[in-house]
Amino acid sequence: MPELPEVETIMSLVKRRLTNKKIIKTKVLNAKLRWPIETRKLRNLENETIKSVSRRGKYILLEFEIEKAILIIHLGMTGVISFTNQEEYKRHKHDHLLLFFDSFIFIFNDVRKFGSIHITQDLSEMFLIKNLGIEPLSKKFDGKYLLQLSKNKSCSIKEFIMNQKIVVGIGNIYATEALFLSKIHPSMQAKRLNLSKSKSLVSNIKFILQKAIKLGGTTIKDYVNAEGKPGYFTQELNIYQKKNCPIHKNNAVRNIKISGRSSFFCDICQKK
DNA sequence: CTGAGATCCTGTCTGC
DNA sequence: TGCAGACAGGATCTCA
Repeated sequence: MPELPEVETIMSLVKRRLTNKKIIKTKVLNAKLRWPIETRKLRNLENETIKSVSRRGKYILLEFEIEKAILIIHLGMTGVISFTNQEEYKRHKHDHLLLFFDSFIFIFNDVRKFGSIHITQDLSEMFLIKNLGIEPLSKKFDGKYLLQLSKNKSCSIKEFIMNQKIVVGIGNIYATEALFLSKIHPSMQAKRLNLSKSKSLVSNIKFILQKAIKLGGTTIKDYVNAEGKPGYFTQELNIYQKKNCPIHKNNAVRNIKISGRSSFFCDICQKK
């Protein structure tokens, strides 16, 4: 479900709730996620205080006051974080993890189990984190950077910008939208980028992500943030799941599969 | 090394 | 209504 703007939105809410809070108790209801939850490591975090909450790519990071303890949360496609009062908690199907705090409970729910929870001591060596590419909203992410890495890449430009080792946080929706704004065909080979296209793509990615963060992300089906609220970037979508191109209003939006993912584009606007 | 395709899992929607 | 099949904001793994 969640790409960078959704994870950023959720992270901000989690940060507000959990910073400087002490975990009283942990409870794993179902350890079977994309990777199994390491229940024993998790238990070591009981009676420990969360020092800071941040985001790296699509991962939410909770750092603790104790030396080098970091809880990593990935939401996969359908991960949802929510909070409830202790008395009001009613177990829902697919609740996997509960963190008990003084006056509330943190709940991690994930229908499809593509999400995961990890506890690590060394973030820079953690296998899911260490090979991640740069943040798209950082200064380092510019036209030159993207062009440089795209040389010799015969995969499609869409797969390229969704590759978390190149740049993090971009998933199917925002890749689709950014390519539309940049007038680039999603199945164009990455190596066919030139500097002006690369600059345009980078600036559109930044523009879309920033705007989507302001609007709390995009809700297609069931995304809600940690307060149960949807995202409002949905109404800003130009091409994702649309019938017709917003510019060439009589032209039907094409939908092709690129590495198994729906890829929407206008064949007049977007050329290889 | 690359790239294509399968795979993890559940729920919902479409078409026969 | 029933049921098969497609599809969904992700990402890794296997195999050629």
